[in-house]
This record gives sequence, C-alpha cells and structure tokens, in this order.
Amino acid sequence: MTTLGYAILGLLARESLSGYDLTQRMKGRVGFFWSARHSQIYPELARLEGDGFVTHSVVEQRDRPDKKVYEITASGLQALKGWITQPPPEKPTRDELTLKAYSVWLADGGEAARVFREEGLKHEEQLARYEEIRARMEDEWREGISDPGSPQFASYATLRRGIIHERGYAEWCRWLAEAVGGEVPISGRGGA
Amino acid sequence: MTTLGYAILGLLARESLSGYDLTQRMKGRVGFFWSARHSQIYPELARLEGDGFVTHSVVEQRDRPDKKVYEITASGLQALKGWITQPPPEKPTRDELTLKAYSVWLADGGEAARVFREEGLKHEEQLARYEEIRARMEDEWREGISDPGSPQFASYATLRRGIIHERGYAEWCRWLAEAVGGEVPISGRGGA
DNA sequence: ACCATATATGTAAGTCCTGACATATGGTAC
DNA sequence: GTACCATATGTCAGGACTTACATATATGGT
Repeated sequence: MTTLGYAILGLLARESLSGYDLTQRMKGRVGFFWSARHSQIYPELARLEGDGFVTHSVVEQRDRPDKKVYEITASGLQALKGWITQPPPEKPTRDELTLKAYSVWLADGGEAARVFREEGLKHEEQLARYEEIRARMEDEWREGISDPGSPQFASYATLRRGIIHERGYAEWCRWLAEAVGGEVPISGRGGA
Repeated sequence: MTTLGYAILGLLARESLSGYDLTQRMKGRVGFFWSARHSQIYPELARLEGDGFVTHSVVEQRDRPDKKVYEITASGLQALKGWITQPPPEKPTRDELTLKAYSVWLADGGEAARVFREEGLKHEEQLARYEEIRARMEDEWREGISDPGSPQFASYATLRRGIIHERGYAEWCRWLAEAVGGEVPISGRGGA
C-alpha cells in the first residue's frame, strides 16, 4: 500500500466521497498534510477497490454528470487502523528555500532580504488562515477537539501541526531577512 | 536546471569536490536541507558539465582509486547567484506522521501515544545534535556567522532552520502523545 | 587465500508525482 | 448560438528519486 492510499482511506473513513470530492479535499491542505491531483487519485481508487479496501456505487444526478461514490470497507478500515500506529519511514527533508539560504552568502544582501521577507509573509498569511480556522474549531467543536476518539480532534491535531510549522518558518524567514538585509522598506527609504 | 543541480553548485561554490565527496555531504543533512544518492549525483554532474557549469580534472591517488574533482565555472557561479534570489515554487508539504495524526481518532490511545512519543524523541535527539553543532559554530566561527557574506553565516542560517523545525516538531509530538494517551510509562506502570 | 570495508564511479528498473491531454454533462453569461 | 465554467472521470508522457545492480582499487583482518 502507498501512503496516498492511506490518505484516501483516511478521508473515506470520515465520509464516503467521489473521486472529484477527494480531489477537492486534497487541494485545500488545511488540516491535512498531504496532497494529490485527480490524475493520481482515480488510478489509486481503482487499486484500492481491486484490493477490497473500498467499494463504489454510481450516483445519478440531474443537473450534473453522474458520479462514483466510494465507501471504505471493513477490510480497508482495518488496514488503515493498522497503519496509523506504525512508525513512519523517515524521508529526507527537501526544502528549496533553505537550500537557497545555504548559498545566500553569494547573493546581494538587499535582494536576498526581499526574497526571505516575501516568503516569510506567505507563511504569516497561512498562519493567519490557520489561526482563524483554529478559533472557529475551538468555538464550534468544543467537545470534539477534547475527545481523542473523534475526527474533530484529529483535524485539530493536524491543524496544530500546521500552526507550529508556519510560525517557525515565518520566524526563521524574518530573522534571516533581517540578518542579510537589515533595512525594511518603510515609506520613503529607498535602498539604492 | 533542477534543484539538485543548484544543490551541487552550492557545495562546489564553497570547495571543489568529487562525486563521492558530494555524496557524503548530501548524506549528512546537517546545515543542508537537501539530500541525494550517488546514483542521482553522478548523472547530474555530467549534465552540469554538459551545460558548462562545472569542469572536472582527474586526480590520481596512490592508496585509493583515482577520482574526478569537480570545480564550479564562472558560468555556474552566475547561474547559482541568479537562482538564490528567485522565489521558490511552492511545493505541497507531505508529512506521513501528520497524515497518521489525521486518522488518529481510529487508533488505540495507548498505541498512538507510543508512536508519537517515539517520533518526538527522535526529533529531540536531532535537536540536541543541532544544538551541539550550533554551540561549536558560535564558539569557533564567531566572526563568520555574523557576516552574511561568508559561507559560515549561510551554514549557520540553515542550521537555525533545522533547530526551529525540530523544536516545533518535537513540541507537537509531545502535545499529541499527551493528548491521546496521557500516561507516560515511568518504571512499573504497565498499561495492560 | 579470502572476506569485509572504504573509496570511487557508474547504470537500470521501478515508483511517485506533475502537467498535459482527453471527454462528457449541464448551467450561466454574452 | 456559443463560449466558458464547474462538475465528473479518466489516460499518458516525462521528471525526480529510490533501490538494486555492477565494477574497480587498496587496506586490514582472519
């Protein structure tokens, strides 16, 4: 089984979905640190069905094309449960921005500061979006997020991972931008 | 050009190295958030040479096989410099442990706590190794790490990224292990 | 003599993933 | 009418990466 397979099973364990729905879920990586395109999802669903981990039923729709709704089987649920508590194989971290930082000594300080400041902003924006979702979760799911047996708790847990990740990344970008460039471009302080 | 190509150029900009040396550098990801095996490095070196970004000279050795030492060219250095200050394409984050967390509501609390506690420990150990290197750097390179134009500074910057990453990851693992399992196995407290 | 290890350089098969190509239904805007 | 978009499902070519295969030199151990 591939990790993508477990990602799909993880979504289907919460609710039955079509390939199209799965694709939408895999795009918005909120609360879900994995992603895939439909070109990967459809063949994987076929494989999962071949292995007996999911089944599908065709749902006819009036105002849009028919769809295949996939449901997780008992066998699929068992496979998923077994996978969760197995230590993941450690994969090498590949981060292009950090790789750029490794050669930042060759670059112009001002230009480098601009790049790291911009990237830092992106992470701060993502952090803000996550914090917003967190506030909503803590407000609307008060019971769910305190019960480790509920899917709401699990969603909250991945969201916390996202928040910590973005916070750390943004902090590092700010520090590096400051260290290489110094001057922040407020109103009339042209660097030239 | 591939990112791997820039990774290699980034190393060669600091010192000339053989394919074997590059492979060793790419294994120990300390201060360097990228990795590659020799089976990727050798063909990439050939491509870089074909593009005129590196050149090699054969160095004969008495007590071991001869080697090809690669040197970055002016053209290679230019390409590298241009790449550093270009915003990196955003790639989806794929983290298998976080994906497991997304389905943790299905798992046994005790088993899940064990996994996340163990993974947390790994990150704490890596953090300790990084902190050790940091202490040595701050001690031995006092001038280098405060000069953004020195390779020492760049190494220090990537190390800081590593420290922040491991610290955040370990923190999250501890929190999650505590939330799903609670009881930490001290001496004689069998969970059965 | 034989074996393992470190050094040193390559190739090949297979997997995962991306981006592009491909097709079809029905609604809305012009 | 026609063009575009959202829905819906697929295939295919190619790139990046991993694992395994493959070869060669020299040292040190048994």
